[in-house]
Amino acid sequence: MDERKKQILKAIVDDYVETAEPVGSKSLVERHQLKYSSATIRHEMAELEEMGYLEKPHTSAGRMPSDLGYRAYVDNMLSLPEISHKEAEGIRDFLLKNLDEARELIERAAEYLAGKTNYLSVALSPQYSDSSLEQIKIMMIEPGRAIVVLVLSAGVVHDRLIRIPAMIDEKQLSSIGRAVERCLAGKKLDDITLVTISSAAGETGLPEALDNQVLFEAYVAIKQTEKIEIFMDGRHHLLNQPEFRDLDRANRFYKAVHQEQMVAGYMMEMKQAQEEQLAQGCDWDLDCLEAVESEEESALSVRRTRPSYMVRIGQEIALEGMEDMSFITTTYRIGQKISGQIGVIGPKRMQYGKIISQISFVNKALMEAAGEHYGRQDQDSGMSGQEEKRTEGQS
Amino acid sequence: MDERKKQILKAIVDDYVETAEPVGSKSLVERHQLKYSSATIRHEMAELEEMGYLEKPHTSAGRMPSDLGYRAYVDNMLSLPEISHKEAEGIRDFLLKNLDEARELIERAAEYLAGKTNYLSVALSPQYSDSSLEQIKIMMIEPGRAIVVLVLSAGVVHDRLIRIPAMIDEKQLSSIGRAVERCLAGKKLDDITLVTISSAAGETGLPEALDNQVLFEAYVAIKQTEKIEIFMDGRHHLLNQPEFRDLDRANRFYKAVHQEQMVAGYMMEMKQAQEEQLAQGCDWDLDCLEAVESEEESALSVRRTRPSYMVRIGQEIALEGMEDMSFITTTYRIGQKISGQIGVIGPKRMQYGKIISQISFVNKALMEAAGEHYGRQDQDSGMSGQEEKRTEGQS
DNA sequence: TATTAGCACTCGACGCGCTCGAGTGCTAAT
DNA sequence: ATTAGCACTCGAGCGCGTCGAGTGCTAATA
Repeated sequence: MDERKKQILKAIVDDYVETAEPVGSKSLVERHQLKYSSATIRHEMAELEEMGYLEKPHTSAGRMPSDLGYRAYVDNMLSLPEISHKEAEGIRDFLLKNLDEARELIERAAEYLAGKTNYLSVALSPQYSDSSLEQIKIMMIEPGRAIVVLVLSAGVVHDRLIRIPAMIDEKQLSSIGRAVERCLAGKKLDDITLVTISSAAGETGLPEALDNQVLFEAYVAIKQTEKIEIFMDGRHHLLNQPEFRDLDRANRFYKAVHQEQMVAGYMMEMKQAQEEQLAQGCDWDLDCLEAVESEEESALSVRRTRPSYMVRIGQEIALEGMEDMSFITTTYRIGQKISGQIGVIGPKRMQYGKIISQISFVNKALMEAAGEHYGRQDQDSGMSGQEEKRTEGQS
Repeated sequence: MDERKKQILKAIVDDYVETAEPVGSKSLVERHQLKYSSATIRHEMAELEEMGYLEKPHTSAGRMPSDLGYRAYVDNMLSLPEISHKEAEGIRDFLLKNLDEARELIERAAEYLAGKTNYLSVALSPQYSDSSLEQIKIMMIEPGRAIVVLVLSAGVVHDRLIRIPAMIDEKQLSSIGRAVERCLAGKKLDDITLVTISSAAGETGLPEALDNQVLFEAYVAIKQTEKIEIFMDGRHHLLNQPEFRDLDRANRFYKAVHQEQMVAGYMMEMKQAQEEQLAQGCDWDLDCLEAVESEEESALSVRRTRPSYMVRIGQEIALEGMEDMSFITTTYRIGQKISGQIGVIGPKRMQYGKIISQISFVNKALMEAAGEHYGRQDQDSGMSGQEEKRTEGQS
């Protein structure tokens, strides 16, 4: 694809993104002060169409980008605007002000992203499978009930209420607790199984069946930690999109969005795909090989750093009902082992550059904030003393 | 309003609810085998319109119910269908199967309700302000961090991670913990203030400033407990409603729904209103005085039991963007002191009888399930032995 | 007096044909 | 290789007539 075609394709995408109307050769020349006549542009457009980058809704209409066109745009002609300093200030406050629980942090990141982009934001809670268990404490609440507190590497704390046999007393419980800790401490969550944990039985002098009941509950508590939550915000924004004038479409889409587990699964798949790409050390535009046949200008590609986001466009999204959308995600990390996903779903006709900038930015801010909140000294956190500011107002 | 008018109004509401089209005199006679001619019905309809129960979209169109019409329908001509036994079985399972945290219970109730009604369901987490603190434990996690575990009356457990001065050791911490418990145990959450709690300072031998820092965090943890969460499900169902053919309407509505705090606040207001009504011991149709002028047939009213649900119709809903909807809520209770709200938002053109039945039913099931889950022996719970069934499957 | 048959009238929905204009592709000239 | 010119396409928008389900009113009837 020669330079002029690129320029034209970019112009078409830009216009179409803005107006949501098929763009014609004449208006394109006008709006972009191209130094060719509309007839020439028409020629080029016809070729771009043949190559698969453009589509026409009907014979005498203007062109709009195809999935492949968007793909090429995203891979080759993206410009990522800088985020202003003012905004950078704002988000930090937004994320950390009056922050209570860790889960709220990711929730807020999603909220912020939805507000900024005016699209639907989606975030997955951190995935802990790779991190290891540092402490486990079991504490009696009253006969028959106890609370399990887990401390993971990177200082993340989880807990869960469990039922225990009523005849177990506080002493016995804490001795089970110590036994469990001894046998599991340092293990990766993934590696903890019912078998591993049951080797901690037999310390209380109680029948093993009772021990095992507690151990089982502790096990469930640990596994519970690996459960992934999904947060969404900004569903309502998409209703404003002209593509959703068509209510059937909107319906299908929102039904898809309602399948939260599906969406979460798909996001993890995207993460996976991203990691594989990274592992292969391949060129950053691997996933658009079809689009870029020419190797000669890869000089330009090489200069760019590998993007840390992942874009799925239209049909590329393997989720029923999302064929008309684009899905951009990025992976956030807390410490070495813990990671999650945050992203945005919007119409294919999306301001990719702006949105990707924002996602990347929110991602960065989220990671910093997590550092401060979960934070420990051994983390990268830039915390200045341990009294973090917290305003007094409570609801 | 005479019997015939009632019958006609009921018929019109029923038809309109079903078809979403203005209903005319002729089709009304046909569909309901009324023993009057369409001319007579037209007469009555004209009068009903004059009285404010009906509206016409334009001169030559059929009638549709006004807010007042719906109000009268709900207050005077509602029939609540029974819930089938099969369904009753299903919901219990749905609520309790693989249940992990308490918050998930209410979430599931909302989910179930949305699925059954095909409307938007809304639920508020339990409000604990009236319940009292039974235990409070502070447990060290690592230097600088601790976890506060609160046990409320009715056996509800909450906890929260806090930061503490790094120089406080385990012993000192638990002595602060005991002091706090001594000074707060049995107190109503509402009555606990920073002043109350700070009287527990000075037991560790540490400078009071350090004590106070921990106490403040404990205080925040307690207040945190009173925070109300809101759960919604089934937003997408409403897009299917013909009233949302009009995208502007849909937009305004979904924007309103997005203001979750507003919705939550309004639900609490509805709860308040309901309780006041109850307290006054007034007739159940107090809130529709305008609609019912005649006193003579109040015999019928008296025979009915006071409804435990609250219905707000159209303009009655004081939330910007919800003027075209109806909002039905009911209050669930856990133990004596703890209560929350669960309800449904749908179009005014709603199958009131069916929906109210379902809400009441889900409410009942939710209360039973809560009894079992939070449950204690001193509660009403019907638990048979303490091993509740829990399937092994974990994600 | 309450009910009804009859009738003129209203108004939105629908289908038809027309024009308009922004778009196209093709061809021939530069 | 580029462009001016031209015939063609097709959706959007508008006006118009028809159709039918609805109305209100009036006069006749039980």
